Amino acid sequence: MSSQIQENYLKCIYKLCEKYPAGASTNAIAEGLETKPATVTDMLKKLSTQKLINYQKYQGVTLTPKGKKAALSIVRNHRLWEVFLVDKLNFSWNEVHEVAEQLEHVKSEELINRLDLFLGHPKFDPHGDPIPTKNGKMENNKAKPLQEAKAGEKMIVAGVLEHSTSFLAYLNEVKLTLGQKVIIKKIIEFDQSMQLVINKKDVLFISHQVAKNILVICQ
Amino acid sequence: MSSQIQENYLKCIYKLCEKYPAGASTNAIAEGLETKPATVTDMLKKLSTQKLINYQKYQGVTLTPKGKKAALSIVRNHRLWEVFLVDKLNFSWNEVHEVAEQLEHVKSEELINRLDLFLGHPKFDPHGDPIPTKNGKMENNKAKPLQEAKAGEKMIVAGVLEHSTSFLAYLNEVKLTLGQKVIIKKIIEFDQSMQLVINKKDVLFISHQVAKNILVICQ
DNA sequence: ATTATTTTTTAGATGCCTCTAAATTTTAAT
DNA sequence: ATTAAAATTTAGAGGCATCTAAAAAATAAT
Repeated sequence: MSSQIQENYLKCIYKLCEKYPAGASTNAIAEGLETKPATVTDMLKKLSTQKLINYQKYQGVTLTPKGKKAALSIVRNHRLWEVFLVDKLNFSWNEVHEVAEQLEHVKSEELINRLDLFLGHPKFDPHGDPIPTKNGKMENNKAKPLQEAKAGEKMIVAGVLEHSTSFLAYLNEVKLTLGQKVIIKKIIEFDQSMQLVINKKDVLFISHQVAKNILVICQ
Repeated sequence: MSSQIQENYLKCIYKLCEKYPAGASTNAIAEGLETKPATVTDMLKKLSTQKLINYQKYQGVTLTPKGKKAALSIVRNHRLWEVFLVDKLNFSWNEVHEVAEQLEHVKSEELINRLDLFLGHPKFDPHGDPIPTKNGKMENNKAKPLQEAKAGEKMIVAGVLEHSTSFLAYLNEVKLTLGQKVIIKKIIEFDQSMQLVINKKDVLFISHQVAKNILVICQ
């Protein structure tokens, strides 16, 4: 098994490769982990010996299937813990990252599967990032605020950015609940308010303020 | 801040000092942490420099106030996480130790205080061990199975050893809930069944099987 | 009181992750 | 195509926690 530190390297490389599929550079990894390039080089050699990364001197690195699996597992842990912290412990979504950075390294498959069940198998974390499944599958789009959708688009509610009880109660009332299918019918230019269609028939008007705080993914 | 490893030393020393107040021996610590005495000696020096323990060569060690505070904090974390694992994630109480050993080292006061609130400020963990408060105060008796109480004693329900839903439903029905005050009126010698008084008036009969699975502390 | 046994400590070494400083390779600029 | 700049790697060392083997101190046994 990899150490916590190695796991952080894998996670960092994973994220860099999402952005730059050609591979992660030594400097970029060093910056991401707040360490020195020389340190990174040393670690890349170790990860390479363990067949977790594809590494050739002076070339960027990519993850092997084994490394990707490990990285996705950490990402899954991280995002599930974030959901726990926000949904159950009432942290606000911008406070949770640091704590989740620690929790993600707790090693127990049973734990994470039970946590997943306890949380109701969420598909997105509080920042709108998709949560990989046990088998490493993941929605490939980050959820975005509803305000960024365009007229005519069909979306699914995936999360919220505001967690006050009054806001959540409102969403519940108007049936904008997790998984709800929504069609953007019209966007009023004047105040950016939106006219939605829910369940293919019900029409709903929401303010820009509300749209900003709902996360959606493409249907 | 202390590392995870140092925290484990402090926790181990704390537990040994509970048993043997004179101090923990190098060998006992080594056994508790599954390491070698020589390794322990090295670490004792470091902990001593940090004023976490009272250490003199060849003498047993005890915790300084600072060390005790740190140890109690870890114990608090550990036991709260155990409650979480059992109460919320439905682990059985004998499966949780290993996972809690990892979770206890996550550093965030905010996290542990919110967890405590989420769990309803439990006073005992699933094994019946008392949970220290934020300020390091703790019930000084381990909760014991109700079967071990004697006729005439006044006790308070502190936990259970059996977590099946049928058992918990039964306890709920007969009002043997957490914090319930109970007087042991009579113990039937033949089958060890018990006659209890609840709320100073209601009389309740419970089997030995039930009494074995309820944890109580002295009132 | 000596000797034998057990406990504890020191000495010296290893693995992991980190660093700085210097050397090497790649990339960009002229 | 050379040179300058940037990125990357090597070399050598340090901190932390660990180990084995050997020495020293404390405890128990005669």
